[in-house]
Amino acid sequence: MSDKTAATIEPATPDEVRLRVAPSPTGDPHVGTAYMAMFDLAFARQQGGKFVLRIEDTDRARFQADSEQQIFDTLEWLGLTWDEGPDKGGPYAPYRQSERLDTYKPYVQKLLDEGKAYYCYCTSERLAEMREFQQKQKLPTGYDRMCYGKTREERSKEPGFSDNPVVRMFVPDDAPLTFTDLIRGEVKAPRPDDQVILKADGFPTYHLAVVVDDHEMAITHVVRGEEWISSTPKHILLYQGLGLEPPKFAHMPLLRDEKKAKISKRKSPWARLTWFKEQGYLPEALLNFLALLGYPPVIETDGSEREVFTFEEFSKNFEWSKVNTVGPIFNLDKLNWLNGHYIRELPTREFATRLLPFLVKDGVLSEQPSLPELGRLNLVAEQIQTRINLLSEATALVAPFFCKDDELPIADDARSQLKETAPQVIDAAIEALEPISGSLGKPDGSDVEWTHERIEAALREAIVEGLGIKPKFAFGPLRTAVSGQRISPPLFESMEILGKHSTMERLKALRATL
RNA sequence: GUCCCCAUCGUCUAGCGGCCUAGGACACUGCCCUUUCACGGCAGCGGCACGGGUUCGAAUCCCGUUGGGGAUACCA
Repeated sequence: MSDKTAATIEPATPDEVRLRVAPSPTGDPHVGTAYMAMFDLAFARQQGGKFVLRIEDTDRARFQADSEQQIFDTLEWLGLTWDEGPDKGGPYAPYRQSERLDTYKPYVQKLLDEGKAYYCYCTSERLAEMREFQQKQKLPTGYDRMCYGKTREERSKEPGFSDNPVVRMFVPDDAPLTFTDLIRGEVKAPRPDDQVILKADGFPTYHLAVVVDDHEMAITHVVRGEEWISSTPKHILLYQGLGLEPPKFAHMPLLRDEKKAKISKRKSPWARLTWFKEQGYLPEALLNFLALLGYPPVIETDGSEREVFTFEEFSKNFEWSKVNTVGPIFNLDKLNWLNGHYIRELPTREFATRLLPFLVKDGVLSEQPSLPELGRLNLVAEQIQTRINLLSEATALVAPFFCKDDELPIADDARSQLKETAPQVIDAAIEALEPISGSLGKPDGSDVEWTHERIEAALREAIVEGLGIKPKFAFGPLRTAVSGQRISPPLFESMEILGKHSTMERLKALRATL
């Protein structure tokens, strides 16, 4: 491909829809990248086309080596899998711009030869001064074409000369300033100035690289953020200058923070894709939430709306014209609710499995939990499934079940809420539970006495009815003793899971401190 | 400064000239359920930025104002 000359470049004639996401490896992957990728993929899948991942690493100053791997990991985590990319290869390899440097040369040469681009020797200092002057004079900013039509020799006699030229595109007076957007319809865009297309370091700028690569990779639909609207005329001009057919454009609204500004990694932690994984968000919940930002809910046949839907459903009915043009504010409340919703929908075993990495990280379980530990985790998981919105919230609720009885911490707020009847209540509980056998029963599971039903019945009889204490105060002290916390999973089920021995130990332990 | 994009409850949105005294979801408030916390159920709060047109009729179409955002780089 790199030996192709500009003269032989043919307009792409794709027989399938091809979309790409083209992030820059400049740090933690941005949530906007996932947002774009999701819409790309939805449309590509619907049309039976291809989804391509391309790495735009032409900015050598901001390049970060580990960023590319993070892009792979996070997109994969979200299930936004690509058909072609740097790691997978494909018919249009290579998929890193830094590896395509030779590709751009003939294109630049063609533009230069045809007078559609020219060398510019201006120093950045001169350009800065020029821009400042233009702003002060209330003029539109843009390159003043000082170098246009001059030879190196001629230009070198003027001030602000640099020996290391860049290449600028020449924007004719009749450059088209409108284009059709898949989402917005006819869009007007600003008149471009003579943009740099080849930098002094020999790397193309984004504007040249994106046009050349999208063409060479036969991209049919360019989906990108609204921030690119103002650059689109430059790109269209480049396509025209090169004699290429431009792709279709879809400019997505920008995700915004609570201050309505474009969401940035600097100001919002959740601009970082890895943050969601760390916090215990489910990828399916994040995807659903992202889809809801700027796209209507599913409309059922009876006309009602449904906001919870799968990526497949989203993809199946996707239409560009339905994408909202308003930049949505990224509001965590709804995502948290959605995440809780997805957690509750999970089969309990699956839920427990997803909990595992968080419990290991928080030191509740070891890297290699035993079979009994995993069995207990399943039982506990069932009890906490409606009680958390984030996987990371499980630790506090699960920890007491994997704690040695004599090491159970009693939280201050749990202890301080104990009433003066607490010793009496605990004594009664110990007495009522003692006769219930802690035996595991027969191998088939029958004849087990230590069940939450039996436990509840015995405790109610002894404390609520026997001592005439209201349930709220009757069970509070027991909860504190068993979990060490003011808030816990259901008490009787917790006792059942802990078993008789642990339950009794914990009751006695707290009683001893009163 | 210049140019471009956008404008329905606090937030995400439905609405594409009459079905709107504007519907849903999240959040918030209250009630019910209840051994705590949740889940679940019920109810409530809350919006068409403003001003002109067009029209028999405007949240919906047009213009202006205001407001917000973005672009103005040898960053993407």
